[in-house]
Amino acid sequence: METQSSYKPLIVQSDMTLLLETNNEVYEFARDELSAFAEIIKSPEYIHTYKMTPISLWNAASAGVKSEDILETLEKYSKYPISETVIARLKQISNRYGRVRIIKDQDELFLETDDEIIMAQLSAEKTVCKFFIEPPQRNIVKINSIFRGHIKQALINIQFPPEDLAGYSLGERLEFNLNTEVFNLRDYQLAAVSAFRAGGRGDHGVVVLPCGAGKTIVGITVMSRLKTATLVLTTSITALRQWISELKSKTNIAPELIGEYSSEKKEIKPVTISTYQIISAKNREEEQKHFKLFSERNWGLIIYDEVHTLPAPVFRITAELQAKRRLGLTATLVREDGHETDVFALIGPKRHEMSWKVLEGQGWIAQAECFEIRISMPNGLRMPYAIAPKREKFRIAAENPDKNVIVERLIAKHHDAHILVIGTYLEQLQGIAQQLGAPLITGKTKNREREALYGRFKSGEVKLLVVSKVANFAIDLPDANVAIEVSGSFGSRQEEAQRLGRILRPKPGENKAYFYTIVSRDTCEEEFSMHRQLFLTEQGYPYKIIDMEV
DNA sequence: AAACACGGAA
DNA sequence: TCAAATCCGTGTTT
Repeated sequence: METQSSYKPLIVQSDMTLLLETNNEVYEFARDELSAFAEIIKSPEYIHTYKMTPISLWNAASAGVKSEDILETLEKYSKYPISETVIARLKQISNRYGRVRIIKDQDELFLETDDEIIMAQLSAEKTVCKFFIEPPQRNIVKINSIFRGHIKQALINIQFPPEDLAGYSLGERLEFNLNTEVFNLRDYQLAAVSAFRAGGRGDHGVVVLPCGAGKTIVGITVMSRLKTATLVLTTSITALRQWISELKSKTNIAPELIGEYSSEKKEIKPVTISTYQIISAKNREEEQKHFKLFSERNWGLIIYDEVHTLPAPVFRITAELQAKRRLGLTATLVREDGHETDVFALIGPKRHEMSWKVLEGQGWIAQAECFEIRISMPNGLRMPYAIAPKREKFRIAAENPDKNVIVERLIAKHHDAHILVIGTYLEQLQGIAQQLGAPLITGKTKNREREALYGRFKSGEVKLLVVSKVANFAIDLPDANVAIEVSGSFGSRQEEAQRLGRILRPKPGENKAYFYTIVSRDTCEEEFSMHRQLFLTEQGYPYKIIDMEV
């Protein structure tokens, strides 16, 4: 006999992991509610694993989600009673957020707690109390404003994430307006802007939006609300140019007030766009040279584009820029290097997140179906694969020549579509391009030729394009509705996000997109496919595995 | 000046 | 771990 509770999809374990059954009526609701305070760790077919981490719980806390709310959600979906350990840990971690606050009084910074005992605890921590200027008075202590970022990192390390209420330097005034006649702000973009402002407690933090959902628009709208000199940091020249062109078309800022600080130009204007690379100085000399970018103007806002890719040197600079408003934009908060706590400490908490699935439902991005196609290794390659050293195995599996046959089949199936074939290994891609009679774009392809090919693809003259890793970065890569991945690399979730984003822009007519990835069965490629699957599940995409024979 | 080629970095 | 791509700076050619 089944009891009522067996219909519930969730198991809450005492190590703070959550096991969620996908074959359940309320799975989707549970997934959406869990994502507010837990991170997904694993996502095979039937049971997905989430974890409540300090960062995920503090992000929730900063958004006003209380531990009682979380507990209520867990109880609603959990098969079994929640253990006392979990309840205690949940409360302990979640309630830590904001117990310590950074406040400002007449240009002096203070660390304030509501409890003398906490203050005593902080005073005993060397990593924290070294930033105290004076001995603490009951529950308040003066701190050095230069170390505002460093003290936040130190506090987070001892599990006391502070709420930063010290405010910001106003920054130089920049009068301008949005050209509202050229575009409409979508509801979720407006929601993101409001959440970032967070009624005076905000103006620092991260907005998570999928590729193609208009992150730039959110940034520009925040700028228009604050009307202050702004520095935008981007990952690539292409992104930099994109920002400039969006600023020119969507605002009435005079073009001569918009500057580019890159290898080519060294302009510093009231709105300046730069790259992370140029400020990630390698030596003292260069550091001095580019430091004027930060000191020459009184910036009121710094925007970090693709905040999940911030290189370490930028964290260092950001730690010293805590008196500036900071907006981080990203499609995924996950970092491969585990620097999430630095993002939390130095940029700020997650203020707004919109899942791909929801945007898809509203028609802002295309509906996507994802397939993983598994094929065998050809007999002739089994032995070489088996005896190859570990490092070569991946390449042998990735370059499985039988993949080409599958590519041809898929192309035949989608004969009217705009198709991108994406891969990592140049030799393999050359082979495929030749076999299909399709043009190939790699890093070596001259910019002119690239643009010409993109143009012909956009116009529909060319319907099939083979591309290497250039696809990960190029923003000007044209729209396609079918993508076939023949070799991924190292299972980076970010990379997957970029690639999928390529094909997710809304399409006229059917508004559907297909993403295929071809994997050699029983090889190390399968491991990497787990990562990919994880990412797609995180975003709410169904992922179908298909076994095929050549 | 702009366009390109090359080596280093991460 | 892997491969391949990027950007930056410098130097050379158009």
